[in-house]
This record gives sequence, C-alpha cells and structure tokens, in this order.
Amino acid sequence: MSNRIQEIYDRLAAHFGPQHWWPGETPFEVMLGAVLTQNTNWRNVSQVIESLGREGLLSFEALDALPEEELAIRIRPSGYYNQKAGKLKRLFAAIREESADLEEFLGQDALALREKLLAVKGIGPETADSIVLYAAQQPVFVVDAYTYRILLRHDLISEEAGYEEIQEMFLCKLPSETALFNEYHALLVRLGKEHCKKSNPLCESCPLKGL
DNA sequence: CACCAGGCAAGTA
DNA sequence: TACTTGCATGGT
Repeated sequence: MSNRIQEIYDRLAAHFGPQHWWPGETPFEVMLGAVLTQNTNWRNVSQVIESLGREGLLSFEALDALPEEELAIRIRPSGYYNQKAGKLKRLFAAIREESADLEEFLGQDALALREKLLAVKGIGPETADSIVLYAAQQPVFVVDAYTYRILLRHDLISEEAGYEEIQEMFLCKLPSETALFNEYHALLVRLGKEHCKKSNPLCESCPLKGL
C-alpha cells in the first residue's frame, strides 16, 4: 500500500470498530465541550455538561446571558475555569455579533468558520477544527496530541512537524468526507488512550505494529 | 506522592 | 524566533 494514512485507518477500523464519537446531544454541547476539554480529561468535562443540563443552562442563549463569574463557578470541575469562562464569553459574543443564531454561525463555509473561530482569543487550531468537524459537521481533519504522538512513534512525521503540516497529510491522502474524518480522529484517540500513552513507549499489542 | 488529561496565550531572552 | 511558564481540576 502506498497510502500509509489509508492503511492506518483500515487497521484501526478493523481492530476497534465504529466509535460513535463526540458524545453531545446538540451542536451547542459539542462546541462547549470542545473548549472545556482543552488539556483536560473528558470525564471532568462531561460532569460539567451534565450539571449545566440539570440547571437548564445548556443552550447558547442561557450561557451567553450568564455573567462570566457565574459561568466560571459552574464549569469549575473542568479545570482552568477562569480562563475557560473568558474564552466561552468571547466565543459567544463573536457568534452573537456575527450571526442571527448559532445555527447560522455554524452553517458558514468551513474555511470562513475556521477563521472566525481562530480570531477568538483562547481558541486555537485544534479547538477550531473540532468545532468545524463535530459541531458544524464539515470535513476538516482534527490534529491532537495523540495524533502527533502516534505518527511520531511510527516514524511518519518528524518531531518538528507543526499542526497544519500534519493536518495536510491527512487532507491530501483521504477523500474529503465528514464521516471519515470524524471516525479517523476518534480511532486515533482510542488507540492513544489504550496503546500509545506517554508512559507506554513501546507497545507489543499495538494494532499498527509492523507498518 | 507524581503524573496525566481530546490547549492556548503570554512572557522571556 | 525558540523556549518556558501559567492556568486548575480530578483520576490513577
């Protein structure tokens, strides 16, 4: 196989099966989770999302109207809560100023949407792409720490490889399909969690062994 | 106890 | 430009 990127996907898909990834009932929940999970375990994030849901605060309108200090208190278990409250408030303000509602904001062309997300202080490439792919359901590839570590361990990139460079590897070697990019990223995270941890440098049972 | 988790921005030299 | 540090909780 000349296409290593495709080969990796095929192996992971065969080994793990469908991932049904990014638990989230609505695009708003997905967007919220994308910010809250920055450098943070998903367990903590889902705890916050559940408690917000119980209080009826799980909507753009509700959280947009909530003062930043109150928001910070309610997202506390997700860590970095003061910073994240500021990020969310700036994101909500950008959406309100740009569009009539969240649906219209997320319905923009993927490239334009990505640029507008990146313009918000506190939203970097991974968070922006996660929102474009999982909330807006448009085909961009999300690169995260697992993607980097897995590709590095299998000698497919150099240590100096940057975000866009890694992203481009996937974009140019795969058909541009939302469902595929969604599943592929989910599979990389699954592999990372189970076989490619920092403390687990070489893994005999890695499904990608012998590429 | 130390280390890690689905990052990002700001400060330093 | 290239490193380093701050942000912070909860699980292993």
